[in-house]
Amino acid sequence: MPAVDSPRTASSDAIASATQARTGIPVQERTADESGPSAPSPALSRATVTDVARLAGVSGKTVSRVFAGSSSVSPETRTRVLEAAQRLRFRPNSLARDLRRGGVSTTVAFVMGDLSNAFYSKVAAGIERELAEHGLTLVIAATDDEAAHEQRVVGAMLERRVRSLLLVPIAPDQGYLEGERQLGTPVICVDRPARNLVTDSVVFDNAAGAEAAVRSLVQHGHRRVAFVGSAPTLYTHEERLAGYRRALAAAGIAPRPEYERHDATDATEAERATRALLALPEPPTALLAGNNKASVGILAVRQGMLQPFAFVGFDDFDLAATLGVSVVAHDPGEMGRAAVRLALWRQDDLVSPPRQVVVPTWLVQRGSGELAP
Amino acid sequence: MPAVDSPRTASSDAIASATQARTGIPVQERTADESGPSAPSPALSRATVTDVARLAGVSGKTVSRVFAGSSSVSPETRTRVLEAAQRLRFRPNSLARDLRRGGVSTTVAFVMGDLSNAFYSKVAAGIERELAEHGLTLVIAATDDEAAHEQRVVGAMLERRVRSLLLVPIAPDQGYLEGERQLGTPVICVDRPARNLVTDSVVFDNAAGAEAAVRSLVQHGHRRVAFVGSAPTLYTHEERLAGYRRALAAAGIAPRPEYERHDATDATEAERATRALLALPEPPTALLAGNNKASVGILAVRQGMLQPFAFVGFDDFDLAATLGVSVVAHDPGEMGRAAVRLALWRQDDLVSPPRQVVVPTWLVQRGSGELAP
DNA sequence: CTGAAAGCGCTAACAT
DNA sequence: ATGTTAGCGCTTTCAG
Repeated sequence: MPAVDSPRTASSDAIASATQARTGIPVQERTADESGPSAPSPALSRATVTDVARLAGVSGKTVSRVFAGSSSVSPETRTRVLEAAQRLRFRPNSLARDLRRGGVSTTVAFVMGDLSNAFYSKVAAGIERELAEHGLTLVIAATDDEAAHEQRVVGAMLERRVRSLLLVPIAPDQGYLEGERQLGTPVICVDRPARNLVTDSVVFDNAAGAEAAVRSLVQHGHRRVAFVGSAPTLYTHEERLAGYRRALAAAGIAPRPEYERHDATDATEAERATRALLALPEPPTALLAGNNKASVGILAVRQGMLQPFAFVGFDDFDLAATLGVSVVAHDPGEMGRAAVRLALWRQDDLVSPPRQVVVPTWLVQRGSGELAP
Repeated sequence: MPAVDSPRTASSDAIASATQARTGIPVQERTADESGPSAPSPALSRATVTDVARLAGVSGKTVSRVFAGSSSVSPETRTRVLEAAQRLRFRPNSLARDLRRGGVSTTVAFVMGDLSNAFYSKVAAGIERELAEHGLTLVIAATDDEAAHEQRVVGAMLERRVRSLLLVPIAPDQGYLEGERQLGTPVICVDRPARNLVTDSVVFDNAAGAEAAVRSLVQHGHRRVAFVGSAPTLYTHEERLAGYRRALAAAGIAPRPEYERHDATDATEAERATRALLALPEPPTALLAGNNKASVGILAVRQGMLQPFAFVGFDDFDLAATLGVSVVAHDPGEMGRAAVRLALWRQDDLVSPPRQVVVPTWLVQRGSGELAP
């Protein structure tokens, strides 16, 4: 059904062609005909503290003091140094500073699956903000949610001597990080706890969210409630499933294994799982999505139905309000901020027992969410 | 309409309370009762090349060679070094390496508005992937789309001696970066060109996308087509508007200023703008969204209508296919990758004139997009 | 308040 | 194939 119409004609070049190969679409390039100052000039060299010191007629240490904001510099000297620095376009080299200061940089690493996943990028946004408030910089690396990539990617971050490591664990075992902890690099696990490693972590209250959703559905008269989730071994899935079961048990409803789907790993699979549920002899009258991808798949099915089933999503999304979909909401950005706070705290207390911060989830009820059965 | 139901009870602590203050929701914390190896032990010290060299009975330089993958090391020596390194849990310090190698790190900075914006995070995802393929690391900083923040944030990145700077410009003037270019740090502007600075850039073919969309609407019989865009001074908005006008002109349709909205800065404003358009004496029969936030606002209006208007969005979104919405699509990840390729190329050619890579946009037509008027 | 010397951890440039 | 020397740019002693 979707038709593609390419609005442009081609042109060529190594960089553009790479894009073209990837997208299958002609890429053009505009070369500046003539724009003000012409060709860039070759590289000069960067000024160092010594250069500034020489020009200002002081010692290197004094320049250092000025840029460190030390108070023990006379106002005149400070002015002179700053002028010299400006003239030379001096910019302190934080690599050198960090090295001298003991080999720990002012960066914090966040290692997660893939930034194109909205959940991870929202967590990253929270991390970035909280770090910025503390004068720290975020470095990001992706594992592509591949267990086999984790150790290498994490290793690269540790070589950068990051001040702490915020990790969404994906490998079956994080024991390889034990040494780092001992060396004083805080490791904070995000969204799910580590395995074989004693660490602090930040997780959502997944079970409570699922429980609240199911409780609400039951209160609206539903007795046949299904759960559409992803990989059964995934921590979040387990927790949400546990909450779902707990709510049913509390309502005196017997569990039905055929109502629990663990195969909705993406929207397409979720759609398939949903159709399978609806094709059961006794189909569910209400569905709980185990994650946001499942929501998309479920909605794809529900959109076309005359008599739509009740549905609660997990993880809020842009059009949920417009479509009147109830969801278990949470705040990924807050999870990121909490992770940073935990890291900063741990920095100064290497001996306290591990902590797990649980970030709340809550039910957002909307118009057509819990339709009566 | 939305009701909030907090599934959890409280507990307290500095870190958790911060979350609580922010979310207004009680946060709990689980302290590990007893989990395997108990309290973390105090920090030891990190092994250096010298330590490894001593244990392996070689010189520091040899250790360095082994870790640099140099071929001029005998297999036996290499093994001995690697064993010693493993025993000491040695991890090369890339701060020191980068410093020694000339003060340029193996990181690339991406400075954009805000990672919680899906567009930016998708660009970031593309950047991260392309960098990873070249053994480079991504450092990210946000300007919050505040012009006043740009220079400070960029400055912090430059102090890190990033190998190049990928920037979504927001300040009215990037002239302050002229010095960096001369010093050999590639500056690549992303999504919009710089002002007062000669640099390479990557942009979308915004005008062509808008033009194709309007052309399609016109072909479906629409003569009254409106444009719902955001800030009039924004480069992308200008380009898209230009394409919209061009398509109308090509069809011999006179422009109507009242059909051009420049105030849809977010979904709510877009909704308002849409309602205003529909309330005109001669309302448009088709709408083109200028960006993804506008799409959300427009859809909110259209969802409730019996006789929906035709609508083409700008920027594809998760539920577009499900909802049958036509869109001008583009690939933000590809934009990120192109930016990295441009940066790497510029690295080795500081003298070529600036280049602008134009990444394609294309029209994706879906079921209910261009309804007849 | 300021400076001289030493060195963070690593790797170019020479040796050998 | 391996070692020695020196020094990247900065900041920490420790003096003045």
